[in-house]
Amino acid sequence: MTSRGSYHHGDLRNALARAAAELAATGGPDAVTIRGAAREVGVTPTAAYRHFADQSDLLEAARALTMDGMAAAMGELVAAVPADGDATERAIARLRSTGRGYIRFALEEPGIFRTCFTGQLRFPSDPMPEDPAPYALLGEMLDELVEVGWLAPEDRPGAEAGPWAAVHGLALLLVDGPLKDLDDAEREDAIERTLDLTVRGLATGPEARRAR
Amino acid sequence: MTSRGSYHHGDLRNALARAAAELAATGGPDAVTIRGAAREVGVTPTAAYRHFADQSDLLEAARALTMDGMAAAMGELVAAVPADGDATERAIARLRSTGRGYIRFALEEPGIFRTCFTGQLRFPSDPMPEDPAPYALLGEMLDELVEVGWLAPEDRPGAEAGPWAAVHGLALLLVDGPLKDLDDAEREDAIERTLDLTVRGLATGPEARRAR
DNA sequence: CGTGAACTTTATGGGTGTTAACTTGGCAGG
DNA sequence: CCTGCCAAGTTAACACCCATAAAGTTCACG
Repeated sequence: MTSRGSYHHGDLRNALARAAAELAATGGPDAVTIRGAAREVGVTPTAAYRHFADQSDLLEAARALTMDGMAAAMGELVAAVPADGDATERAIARLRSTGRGYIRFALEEPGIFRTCFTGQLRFPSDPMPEDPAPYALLGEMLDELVEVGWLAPEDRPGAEAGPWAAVHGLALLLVDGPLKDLDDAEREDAIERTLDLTVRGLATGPEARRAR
Repeated sequence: MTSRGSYHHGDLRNALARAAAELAATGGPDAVTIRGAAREVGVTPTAAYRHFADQSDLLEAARALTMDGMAAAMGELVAAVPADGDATERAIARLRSTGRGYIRFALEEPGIFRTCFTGQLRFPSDPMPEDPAPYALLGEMLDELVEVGWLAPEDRPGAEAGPWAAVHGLALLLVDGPLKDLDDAEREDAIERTLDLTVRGLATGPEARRAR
């Protein structure tokens, strides 16, 4: 495999998928085209059809790759959260850091971010993308919040929606939307305040009542 | 003006803008093309260049129109909130209704919604779209929350970001994103829980402390 | 009745997905 | 070691789509 230079590429499928992911990173999902990926790899457009049924198939592959990249980048950010201090504070800090990582990633890699989350998938109902890794990460954070008594256990099921929405929404407002032109200070302020709101919004447990 | 049928259309600019808005409604911003709008109006593509500098100019016009439509639709929804009961409860109900209206509109008119908010505007830094009407509406709701003592006055400045982000984010997750395939019950649940989180997240005032 | 704005035709030059038919060359089996 | 098969590539072409410019035509109005 990977026998570059030869007539038979040997790993074309992966090479095309990686190229597609790069295109997505710089130009968003719309930039993911069969011809573009083929061009990047230095191969004929039609060659791609040996490995992908059609353009949406290629997009799907690119999405999978970019999703992995995003999950990895976020994982690092969350792992970097200091593990000292009071358990409740730490759990909260970890949740905040998860959200911050999500938003920061969106700002640094808007193309990847859009590719991951603005599906706009075509008519054929495609298989629900199992569990986006960031989503799973959020779930863990919420579990921790239940353990330390910040979030009430009975509120745990389905608790992902709110925090996810808040962080996701702010990311998009900042990247693509009306909040795009904020300066650094304003942006940081918006982020921290949104995280404030999120943490406070999750405060339904006994420990939260006590802290108040 | 408006002399239809004649060689000189008389109101081409508006006609094209309306057509562009329709295209945006059904196909999102990507569907807004000079040729498409011209076709719709029954006129030659080049005619459009008498009224719009280029395609992005047309898009801008479409965005303005769709934005107006969105604001109007949301205004109705908010105005329909019952005005009875306790002041605090009413203020909260109005805030929730604003958010619900925003999300509902996004679900009913995804094309318009995307056109309004997923800028992805081109390189030339275009003039910041003053104040999107829904944003202004949110501001009023927050003012009311301060008046009734739910939101602390010192937290009022810049308080828009959080609620807007939450509602905006959920709308996008439901319309375009991974939450697209939820069934009705799940969707409603996600909406209400996100609104719960938002309201609780804003509870920094004296009245909120009392209610707890 | 002439002028000029509003519209037309015509054309250039680019992009895309996708199919059909041909070529190359690695590898398995005689 | 040769040979032939077939997967993995190729060239070529079809059929769309788009933005935009140059030059000609129409007609409303002063």
